[in-house]
Amino acid sequence: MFIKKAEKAFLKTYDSSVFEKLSVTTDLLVFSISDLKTNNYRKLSNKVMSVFLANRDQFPFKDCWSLPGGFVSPKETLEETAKRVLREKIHVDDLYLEQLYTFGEVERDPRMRIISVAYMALVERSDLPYSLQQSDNWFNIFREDNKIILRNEKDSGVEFDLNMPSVLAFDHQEIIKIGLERLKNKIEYTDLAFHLVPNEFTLTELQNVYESVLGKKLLAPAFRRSIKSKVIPTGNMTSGNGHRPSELYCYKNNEA
Amino acid sequence: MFIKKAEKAFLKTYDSSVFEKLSVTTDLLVFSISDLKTNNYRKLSNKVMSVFLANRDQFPFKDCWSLPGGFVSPKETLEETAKRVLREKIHVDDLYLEQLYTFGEVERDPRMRIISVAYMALVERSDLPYSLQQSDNWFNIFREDNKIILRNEKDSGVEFDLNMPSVLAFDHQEIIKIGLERLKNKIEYTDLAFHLVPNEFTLTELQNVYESVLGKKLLAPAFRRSIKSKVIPTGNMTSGNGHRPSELYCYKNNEA
DNA sequence: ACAATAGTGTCTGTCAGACACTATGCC
DNA sequence: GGCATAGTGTCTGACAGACACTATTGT
Repeated sequence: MFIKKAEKAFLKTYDSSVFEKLSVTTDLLVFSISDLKTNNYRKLSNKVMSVFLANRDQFPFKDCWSLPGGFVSPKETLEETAKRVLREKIHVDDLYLEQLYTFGEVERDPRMRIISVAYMALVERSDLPYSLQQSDNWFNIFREDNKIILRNEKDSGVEFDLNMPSVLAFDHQEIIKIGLERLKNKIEYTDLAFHLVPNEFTLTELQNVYESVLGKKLLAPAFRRSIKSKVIPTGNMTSGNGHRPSELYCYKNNEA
Repeated sequence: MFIKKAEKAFLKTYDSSVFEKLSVTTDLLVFSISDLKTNNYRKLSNKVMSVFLANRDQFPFKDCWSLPGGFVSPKETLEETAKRVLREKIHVDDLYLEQLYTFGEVERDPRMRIISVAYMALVERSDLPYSLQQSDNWFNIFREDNKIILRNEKDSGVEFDLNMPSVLAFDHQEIIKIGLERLKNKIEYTDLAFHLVPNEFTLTELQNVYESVLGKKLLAPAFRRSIKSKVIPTGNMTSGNGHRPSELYCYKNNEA
């Protein structure tokens, strides 16, 4: 107990400025799935991954697209900051959220030294307020060869090749690349895909989500076999699609 | 170009203290494999994972065991800080190093708000200076049931159950747990195990490393099949072990 | 009728788990 | 000799890739 007392005394007089402090921010990588409508009444819509970007209205990188983010305040955990940014900028609560990686290059921000802790969030589009579903902040993600192309969902003229240097603000294109990789890896051995579909979904929709995250086609019988243990049939059917109806399933949470 | 000029002007007058800054540290989780000698001359030594802990000589948590760490200085990247800590505290350079996770609970340090970016490093024991091979900083890691026990290699009386609250300084036992999980996952789909063995090793040694990381026994034929493509036989053999000699292999880097 | 998707059956090759077996050096 | 390990052969069952096939709707 002598130690405890001495420690208290130590803490009382501790000068927290011995080591220089740094600015810390949280950047948010919000992914969702977009429906790309087709003009053939029979065809299903294509599903594409998309990421939410904010157009910066102030320096630095004014008018550039960037990930939404915010400074970590001294009284907030990192995750609280991430959730606050989601609330303030995307007006949404209770998303799937995971810490992605921490970026600490010395010159990554021209203003000053800033450490950024990146978080990745997944949303089902229809869970968002209507204005955000329709906003021009969503960029569809296309992969051709080794390229990664971001194309604005509302204005297909606004397009970025993530392999080109500095098309987004700060090191945010690097963060997006790392997030895509993380998602690609984790979707195979976790149930993370279910955060990207509505409560009820067809197995083909779910398969399309896997395909757009993995960037490759899957075979339906194999996919159905592998996913069977994770879903429950609801008995409800789709209709009005110009082809055979399909059954709707929901996620079977194996924890419960 | 007008923007560029305006941005320069903005940066010149930017006040970096608008948002309150925080202290940032890097903590290092250094894992290696220990040989537990047996008293039977025929038997091979058991291999156990171990972690390097430092005994704190100052407040807070004076006399507690903790992960080695250091403050991130404004001119250093996070990885540079991690490498500096390795040099200063473990006197070693050029280890396998990867960022693990960033810890940002508000009260994790009693002095003040500190964000800690944890890095995980892997060492082969014989690559260390002799004094560090023999130091009393290594704790062997034993898993029984769901317990995780750390036992000091030099003094088996010093033992901690990581599931008990606050047996190590700060949130360092949480960091160790997360690191063990990461290692367990990554050893299956990466070549990370080779950082824990000498340049030349027998397949049984390698298998023991996998077993102690995974915490379970493997079948030799299956292990050999799965590892075959990653190693090259050197032609050298072990001897003097009281049983059949075994061939030494080295890592086959598939990049080159 | 037919386009498009839903959904199932089944063959095949690969590969991990399992176990048996042989080989070898040191006391 | 016999202990302890090294190293291989092979059977089996699970399962992914592949493909063929049937079923069902809206126009």
